[in-house]
Amino acid sequence: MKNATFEAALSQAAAALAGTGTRKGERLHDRILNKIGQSIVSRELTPGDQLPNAEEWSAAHGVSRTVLREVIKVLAGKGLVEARPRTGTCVRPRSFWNFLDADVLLWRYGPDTTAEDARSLFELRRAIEPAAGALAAQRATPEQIGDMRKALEQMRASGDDGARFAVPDLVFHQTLLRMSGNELIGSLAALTETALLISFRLTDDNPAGQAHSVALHEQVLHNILAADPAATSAALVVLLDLAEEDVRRSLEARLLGQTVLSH
Amino acid sequence: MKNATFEAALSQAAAALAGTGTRKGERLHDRILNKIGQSIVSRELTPGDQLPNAEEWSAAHGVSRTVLREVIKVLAGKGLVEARPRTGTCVRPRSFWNFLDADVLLWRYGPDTTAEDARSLFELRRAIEPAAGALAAQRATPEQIGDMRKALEQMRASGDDGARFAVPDLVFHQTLLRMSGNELIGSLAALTETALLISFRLTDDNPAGQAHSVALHEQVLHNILAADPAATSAALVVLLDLAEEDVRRSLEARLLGQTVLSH
DNA sequence: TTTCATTAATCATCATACTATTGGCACTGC
DNA sequence: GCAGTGCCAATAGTATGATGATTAATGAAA
Repeated sequence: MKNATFEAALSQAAAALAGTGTRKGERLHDRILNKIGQSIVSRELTPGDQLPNAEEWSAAHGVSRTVLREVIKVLAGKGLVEARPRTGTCVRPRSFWNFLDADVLLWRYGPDTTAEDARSLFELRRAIEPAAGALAAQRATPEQIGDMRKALEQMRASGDDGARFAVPDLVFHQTLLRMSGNELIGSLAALTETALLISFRLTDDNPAGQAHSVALHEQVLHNILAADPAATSAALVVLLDLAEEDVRRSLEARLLGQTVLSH
Repeated sequence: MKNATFEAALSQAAAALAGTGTRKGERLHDRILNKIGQSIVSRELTPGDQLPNAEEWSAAHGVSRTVLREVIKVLAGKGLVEARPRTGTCVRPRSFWNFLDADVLLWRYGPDTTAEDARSLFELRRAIEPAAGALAAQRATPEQIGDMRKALEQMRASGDDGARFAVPDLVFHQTLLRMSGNELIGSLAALTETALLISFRLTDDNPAGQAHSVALHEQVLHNILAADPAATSAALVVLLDLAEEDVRRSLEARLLGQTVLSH
């Protein structure tokens, strides 16, 4: 039971990385939630205008009002919609949406990703992870260090198999966030997960080789063990630069491929 | 209608700063949501153990099962609980909670705040706001600059009236986040709001004088106008250091006051 | 034109019935 | 004694009809 959190994180990661496929036991509620959530985030439903009234809308989706109401309440909790009597339910302006919510992130960065999207993810990661690393160098617990070590081992063992590499990579970064000892920072795990999900999807058909990446990750742990905040931050900046560059290259390659194909 | 977003932000800010008081038209749903959310976050209900079944529990709160179910679904959407047939509903481990959600933040940092709590808020702000400032120096739109200017004017006009100062202060920082042109960063507005709410509550009975603070804020805008990312970041670091120092001092003073009183 | 009561549309809430899922238990067969 | 199997009951999930509360829009009256 020592590494229960580690195993939980891994299984969670695996499930997330498995893709959008229907998770076992996906309830009706979740199906509709994802459906409507996605249609809002993907701009099918634009902010400002009313949604159909609950009666018709639930019928349109083939579910009861109960289910639809619960979905609307959850969406309201994430800032996407607002329901008022007489006026009906409407989509709120984008600035109210909680993009850091795991579901919203998935809807936003789900199907296909542009270079612009990737940029915004990395801008935030570049602000967070170096700061988290600096705190980690001062606060990491032995258990967390064990978790990170294990993740590194699995990364090494993965060779150039992108699919095997992805999960321990994610665990590494999530462990880093937890090491900061700051729950608020820990809640940004979903962000990292989304970024890695995108990286994984893109580099899947365009493997870049992870040997260099592993060395950089090892450098991070090394600096944490040395309790050197500045060096840990610096190592993470280098790591993120590389990761973003990889994603950028993959996006270009993919775009080029499409252009070639369309000729 | 030019500054619609600005006015919206201000009214929103005012409502938030007005305190926890019953907002007009607070629905039953919200009352129960806050009640249960708070009792989870404040550790009255500890992670792992089951919640009463929906039937009894709704009766205990004097509401129908429908309302309670909607509340549970929303809490599940924020990562606080998980519901499964047969097993019932249970509180999830803290690491799953989305602390960056506006409601969760309010529950977490609501009633009274320790120095530890304030620290975690400022750790994250210190990672985010300088980064946002650097981006703002490259991307701020004329309209956003106008908003920030207006906020500064109101701050100047407030003198040492803490209550009048708070709202434009909040608007200033939220505008800064929006200037980054990154929606993910914009979603951290709730974080800033919570931090300022705490500052406001503490410094209310221990006014520190805001003249110096205004000068620092002006410096930030000056650097944004000069399109100087590094200088903007640096100015924000100074600003945050001062703000955190103020909070720390206020907490100490308050603690000391209590000690004296208890004699 | 302004004011203000009326109205109708919509969400909010409740109560109840039925379905689906699943952990645990008893029973079976070896 | 043990493993496997199938049934049972507790619980959340879903559906539906009725009623209350809120408020934008309407239109009559001042």
